[in-house]
Amino acid sequence: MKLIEAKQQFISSWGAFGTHWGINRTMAQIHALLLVSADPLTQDDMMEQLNISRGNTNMNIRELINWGLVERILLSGERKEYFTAEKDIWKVVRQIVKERKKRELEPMLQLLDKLENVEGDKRDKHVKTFVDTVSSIKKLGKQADKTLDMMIKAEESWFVGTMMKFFK
Amino acid sequence: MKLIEAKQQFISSWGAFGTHWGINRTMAQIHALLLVSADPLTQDDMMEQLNISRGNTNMNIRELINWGLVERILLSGERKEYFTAEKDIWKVVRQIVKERKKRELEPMLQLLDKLENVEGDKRDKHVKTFVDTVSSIKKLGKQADKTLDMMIKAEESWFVGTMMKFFK
DNA sequence: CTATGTTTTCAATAAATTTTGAAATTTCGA
DNA sequence: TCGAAATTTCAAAATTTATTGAAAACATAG
Repeated sequence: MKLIEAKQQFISSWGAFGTHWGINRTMAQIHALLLVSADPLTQDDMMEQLNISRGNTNMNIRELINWGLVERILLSGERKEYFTAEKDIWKVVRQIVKERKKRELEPMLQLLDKLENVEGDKRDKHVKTFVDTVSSIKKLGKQADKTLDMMIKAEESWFVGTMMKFFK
Repeated sequence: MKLIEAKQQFISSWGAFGTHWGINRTMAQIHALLLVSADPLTQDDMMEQLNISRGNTNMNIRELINWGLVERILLSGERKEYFTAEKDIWKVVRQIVKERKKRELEPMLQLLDKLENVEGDKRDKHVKTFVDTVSSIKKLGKQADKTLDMMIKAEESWFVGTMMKFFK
């Protein structure tokens, strides 16, 4: 397979993959394109390679910057802005985990804390089922929170190496 | 907070949560409703409690059954079908992980295997960047695959207990 | 300061996804 | 076997989400 074709397959699959994880196709595709590009790209480069409009490109680049996955680069002597993606995949994963944890897991845990204190007699099976379900989700969520915190702080080599042995 | 109100908040948040993870709102809400219901429910119960149509209810119940999260129950002497959700959250998580791994991670790893063998000279920086990116994603993906396999096989008590110590 | 190239915004439009509801099919008691 | 109850299907409608493109805002060289 030729490079250009391989790139296209990668970009297209990464886009489809993203849509299963609540990320829009274009955002995932821009990210993929930057991941496999040796040099920084301009908005116009992306528009051309992905066949998307200027507005779409611009909005999704900014969103990727918000997620901490893409960086704006100013080349001296150049009027245009250039962009690159973090290429260290372990860093990318940690960054995504960090953001999603903050945006989703933490608010959910807060809500569960509140819901656990519902009024009513726990001997009533309806109350009991509710409280038991909420409590067990909370317990698992808290554990996930801790585990992810550790993962965010860990170095890849440490993480992979230790997990390897651990789960041999 | 009253039970009925708490249930509603739980269902509504679970639905919103689901949409961030590529799961449609109704499917997540039906799952949530069943999780906090003490007794099995019929389609009509769900239609009424969630204010959704018969067709929508039916399709999403079937999808939940495909995911292995909901079970059909036949009560003797009853014409209607009843449904319950697996209440053991650890089992639920393992089931979801198992399915998503099969549907998403495994196909992605297959693709990366193929893309890694792109034609061209690796001294060309464009080829090198592509191959390096694909390889490092593949490496991390394979590690995730193993880790998740182990998690799928593990008992919750073992998992949480060991992780607790591990990440103390 | 001005002219020109570049980026950003956002209302309108398009596309994708979800939901409905009525008809078709299936199930099962009598 | 028949017929009422229950389930399933799926084309059409509604809703949500993504994308466009032109106008406005901004930035910089001259």
